[in-house]
Amino acid sequence: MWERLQTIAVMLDHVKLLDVAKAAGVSVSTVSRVVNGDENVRASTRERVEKVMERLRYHPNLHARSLVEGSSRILGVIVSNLDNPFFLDVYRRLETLAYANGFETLLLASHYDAARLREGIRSLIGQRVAGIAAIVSEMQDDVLDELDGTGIPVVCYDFTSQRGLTNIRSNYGKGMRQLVEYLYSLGHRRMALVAYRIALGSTEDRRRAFLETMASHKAPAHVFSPAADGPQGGREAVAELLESGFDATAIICINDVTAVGVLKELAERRIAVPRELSVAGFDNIQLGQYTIPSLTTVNVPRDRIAELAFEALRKHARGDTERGREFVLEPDLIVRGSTGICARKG
Amino acid sequence: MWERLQTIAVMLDHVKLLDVAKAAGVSVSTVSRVVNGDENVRASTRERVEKVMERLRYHPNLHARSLVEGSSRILGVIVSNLDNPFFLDVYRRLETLAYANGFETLLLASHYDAARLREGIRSLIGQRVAGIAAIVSEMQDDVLDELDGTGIPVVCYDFTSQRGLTNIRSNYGKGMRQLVEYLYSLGHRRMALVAYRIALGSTEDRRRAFLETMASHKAPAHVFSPAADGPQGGREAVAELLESGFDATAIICINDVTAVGVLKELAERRIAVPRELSVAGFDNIQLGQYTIPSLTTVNVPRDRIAELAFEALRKHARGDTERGREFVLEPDLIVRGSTGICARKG
DNA sequence: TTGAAAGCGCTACCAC
DNA sequence: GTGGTAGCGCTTTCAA
Repeated sequence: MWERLQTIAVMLDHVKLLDVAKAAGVSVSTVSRVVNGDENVRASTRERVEKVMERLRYHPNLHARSLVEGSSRILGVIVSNLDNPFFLDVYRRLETLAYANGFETLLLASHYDAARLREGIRSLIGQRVAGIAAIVSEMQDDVLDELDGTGIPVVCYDFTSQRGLTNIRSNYGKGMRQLVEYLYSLGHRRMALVAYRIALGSTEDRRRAFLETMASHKAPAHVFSPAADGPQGGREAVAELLESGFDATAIICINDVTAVGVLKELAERRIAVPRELSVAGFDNIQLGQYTIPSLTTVNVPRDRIAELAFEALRKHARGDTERGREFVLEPDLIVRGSTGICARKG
Repeated sequence: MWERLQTIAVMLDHVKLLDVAKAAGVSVSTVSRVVNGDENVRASTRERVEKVMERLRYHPNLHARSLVEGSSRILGVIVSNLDNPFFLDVYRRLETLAYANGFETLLLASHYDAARLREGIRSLIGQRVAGIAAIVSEMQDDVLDELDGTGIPVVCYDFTSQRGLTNIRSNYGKGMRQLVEYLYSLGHRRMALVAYRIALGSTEDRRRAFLETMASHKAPAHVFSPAADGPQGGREAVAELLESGFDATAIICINDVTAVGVLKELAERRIAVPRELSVAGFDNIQLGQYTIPSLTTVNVPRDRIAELAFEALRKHARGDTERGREFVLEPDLIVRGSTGICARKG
């Protein structure tokens, strides 16, 4: 009867170390040793305890463990937007690296919202994560203030702050210049840039480089800013472009997902790419190999970003305090089928 | 001097309730009340405490809190594969719902690996999550054994077990039949199915329905199983198909991402879709609207899956124990431009 | 090789 | 309104 009640209690309330200890006739210390693979346990004892753990379906309470140990083996990753394969790719690589090194990963999406970003950071601090990788476009200095005295290693992407954090960034300007110069060399003189309406630090670089490079050639340039982002934005931008009377011979998209929409809209309007109009993207997402035609783009090395981020976090955690380092990644041009020689004259 | 040491200690070791209490000249109880928005605190006290919390950059230790409360406001979501937009879409919707209801979300990817799935489940149990949504193709009954006496609400996708868990599944067979019948009605008689080599429960349904429906029409059918999945698998399958001599007039892909590769390979080989060959996918991912031509597919209502999952978890958590319910979602055919009347005879 | 006991930081109950 | 204090389940000395 009593035993039965005990069983029920166990069923409801989670088995704990003490329950296992009692059932195995040892102390909690011993069970703890078994759980953590401590050598100093007699083989027979270990075996008995393991049996009981299995029978009782014991699962260590990770909160209790983390509370004692002061931190958890979890890496917090916070990204802006999971719709964009860019962020997803960085995360996936980070997850793989973390897993291979015995860490779990906690993914948060800020949805480009600074308030949610701050909330996310707070939560990660509250969970005493082993490190935070903030791969977001909307970082602000005051959000990082939160992290100040916490001792939690942090690495940012594309955000240079005063406080000397490790930062990884891509030389977007250079990538954009390469792309524009390449198109220029193909004879293109009038180009359009399609950029999502909401300005983010990282897209600003690209926009500026686009305009500057075009200006340096005294070539007419126009920026279209659809209200939507992603492929839908690309579609809208094409409509806008065609109505605008700006007779572009090449369209550069702020990212590849936008280019997908541009290609689609052009196909529907029976405008041949690249014969009548060249199209290029930015990021080099995998999908760019499968668009029709395949997409000329600028490669942003997302695996490398993840690897650098992970390494930086590990070093910080070990106390190899080389704070304030900045890693600059050089993008490179990927020429595929969506761009070609300009068929039209000046 | 001593104060300075204390400051340093605080900087390193994380500020806790007691630190705030001391600095504000109150007890931990009061600080706790402030943190948790308890009404019974004098306004002036509250303000003073809040000031100190801010100054000291206090962040509650969530592990300690969860330890006391017995569980965390975190929903564990475990999916097979983040490469596949299907899973990502379900997760995204789940995350949105969770967030709107004051939950955080913990995402785990099993990578189609049963061992990793089990590990993931263990970790979620260890973290005493408020619920688990297992949206995986590789679930096994013994993995769920782990969850047995834990009292953690669980919901599965596409996995009917003996133990009477809530399960959500899509009537894939019906969707596939609809698709095949539709193509048949267009005059197609010889069809190919492209399915990733590794059989999963959910793809098995589709394969079977494809073969059965074709058989019922006494129509020649062939299944191609590339070694790769995703778009690359689609490309490989087309090559295999063309070499095989099986003269299909329509290709059905096990999912939309595969179809993307099929469309690409056909475009490169100058085979017109749908004039020469019809192509269809399965899932209705967003990208299907942007392929060229846009993709005929079967809609699997991923938002609905997420919503049902979330609701089920909430009900379980509240003890509205309607265990063992199974929700069956009906897919529907989405006809777009990649399929058309069969131009070839017999 | 094993056990006892002191916390980890927090919540919640009970006093005042 | 506020403070004291007993745990939550675990790790980790220190003794035995």
